[in-house]
Amino acid sequence: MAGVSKTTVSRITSGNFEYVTEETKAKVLKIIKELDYKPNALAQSLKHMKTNVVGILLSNLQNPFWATVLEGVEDTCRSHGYSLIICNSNEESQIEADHIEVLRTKQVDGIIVNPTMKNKLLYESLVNKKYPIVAINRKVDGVPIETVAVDNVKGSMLAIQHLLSLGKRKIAIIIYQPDGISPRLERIEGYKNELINNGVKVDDDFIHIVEDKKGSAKERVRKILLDPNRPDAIFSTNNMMTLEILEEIKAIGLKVPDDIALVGYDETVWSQHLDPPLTTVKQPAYQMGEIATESLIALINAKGIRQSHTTLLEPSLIVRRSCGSKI
Amino acid sequence: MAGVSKTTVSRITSGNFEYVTEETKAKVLKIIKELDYKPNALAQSLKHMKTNVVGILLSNLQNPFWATVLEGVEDTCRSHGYSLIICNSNEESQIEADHIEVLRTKQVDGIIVNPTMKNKLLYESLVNKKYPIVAINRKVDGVPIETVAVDNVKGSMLAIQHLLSLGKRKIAIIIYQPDGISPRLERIEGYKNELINNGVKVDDDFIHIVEDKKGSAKERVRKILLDPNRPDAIFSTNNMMTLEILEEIKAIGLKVPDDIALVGYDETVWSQHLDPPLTTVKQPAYQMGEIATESLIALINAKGIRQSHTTLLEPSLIVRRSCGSKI
DNA sequence: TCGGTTTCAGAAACCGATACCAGAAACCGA
DNA sequence: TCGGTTTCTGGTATCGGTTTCTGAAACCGA
Repeated sequence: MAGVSKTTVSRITSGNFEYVTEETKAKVLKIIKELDYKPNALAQSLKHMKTNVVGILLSNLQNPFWATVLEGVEDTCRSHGYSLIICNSNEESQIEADHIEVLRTKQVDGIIVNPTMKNKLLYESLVNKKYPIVAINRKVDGVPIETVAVDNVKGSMLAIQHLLSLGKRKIAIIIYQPDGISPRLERIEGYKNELINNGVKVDDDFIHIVEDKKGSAKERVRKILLDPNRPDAIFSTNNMMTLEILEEIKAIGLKVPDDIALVGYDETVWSQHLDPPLTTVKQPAYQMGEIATESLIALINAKGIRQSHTTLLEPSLIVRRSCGSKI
Repeated sequence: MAGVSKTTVSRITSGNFEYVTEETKAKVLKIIKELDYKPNALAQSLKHMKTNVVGILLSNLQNPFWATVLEGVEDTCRSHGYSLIICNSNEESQIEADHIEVLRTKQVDGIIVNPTMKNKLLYESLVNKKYPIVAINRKVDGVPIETVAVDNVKGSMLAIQHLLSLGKRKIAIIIYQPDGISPRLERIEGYKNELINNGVKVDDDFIHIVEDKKGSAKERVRKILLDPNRPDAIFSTNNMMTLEILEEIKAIGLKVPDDIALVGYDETVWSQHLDPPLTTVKQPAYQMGEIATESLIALINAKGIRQSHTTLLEPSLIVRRSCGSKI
């Protein structure tokens, strides 16, 4: 159209003005503007073997914890010029594997994954192939994969410590089936640790493992509350679970914190407005997203060759009235 | 590697076994498996002029309303074999325009956008170029763009009707600056409509337009509550805003609903657990995501040539105790 | 046995860019 | 004026696939 070769156009669009006359440059730029011409990123990516796209695999967008993580990831991607493909595994390993395959054929430069833990061989083979991949939130035992997670033993201990300090001794924990998922295992570990550290006997009847699906916590908490040996505190290890528990406590006609104390895991903007305002373990979600993305990009730039490393972030406790604290 | 041409391999990977011996096929499939070979989607897309990727532009991932919309979009994309690139405009027009440009150069097959409304010319030019694009949640006046939205006049009227039925007459509305954004304009319209329909005079002092940023509603609500002519009900037109309002009402020491009634816009899983349980206008968020995606894919399949159409979904009212209803 | 059809497989063009190399024109010093 | 360098531009291969075309071999009926 401008009567020049595509080589010349390429030199101009790529900002490499080396050896191009001002005159030709102006002529071509004018036509570029007229046509609203944009280079095809697909062709560029094919040539450069780089897409500037990363993928993220999450399990639950509804949980504000993940929405916040995602925001950290998105912001960091943007500031580094990456686009983000988001995939929802719904905690199902087959969907996770499918998504990873699609992302790889789409040649994304790297993947951040909240692993379901049921595809360990897959994660391992990716790491071995020097494919940039970062695990977020969950540690994958035995696989040398770059990881960004929060110290869940610590988080759990903070919650239990708080309950103990308020005189609670019959502390129940409700948690989804661990299934090898590190945060869940660690939260149970922290729960036991802190009880033992304080000379309180761990009573297995107070450890409630429920199915990881909507409504299962609600059902279980009903039994817990109607049991003659009712606990004086419940440690709820998940955001969404906490709502079910609250609902059931109210349905039965009990009061938090007078009849039973409650600590939740994951701070949200709603926590302070619940009835009663909820004491929670807060995790640095946005920061986790940021760090995971930075790690991934570093891994991409290192072409996957980099000593794998685990970053462990610190949780904190937000004290409100749901445990009976006078603050 | 298999000693055959790439043509033959292509025939096999694309499932077009026409005129390929069982023998060669088996040989090639074996090697494909050994190498864990996956065709490069970039090259396929370049050839086919189709990426099977769509982009979505949102303004706020933290708001569960959008998280739910996103889930509807993601699920629908997945079931149609599309991947989803997510972009956050943060309600800024320049970022929105930048994202749209990147998405286009990345050759995404179509875009779903919650438009900031400050790039009308851009939306229009895309529609004119037959580029598949769907507006979600907000109507773009004067641009023939495919749109999926909720009836906000109706939503507003439901809320006000409820307050009126409970005897409230001094009803304040707090809303972010409309700036030409249809849901905001419509919510004000619905507010006025319903008051007028019921013979209640519209008092402009009760219409509170605040800046669209964190904390602005909080500041304003303080003034409202301390005013001698304090309203007996507040209609909060945004999820996040509602939390600020609740916080400030409590800070001042007033009670909901005894001292003042409150209706919120957008139902969330938290609404029923707030103190008090919140009456809200519920929007079919997931469905909106689904429909928008279906529309976009239809548009893609029609190569952008299709009569633009607006789908209007129905909101509903979830009655709880925050307005004094005895239910 | 021969011509025609069918079956199989590869060569080449193409998608839209970039990179490398080659060649022409301008420039410059001897 | 001439050879050598510098400046500018284009041709061609390439990324990794798909598609179209072409040709060889096998098959088949007369």
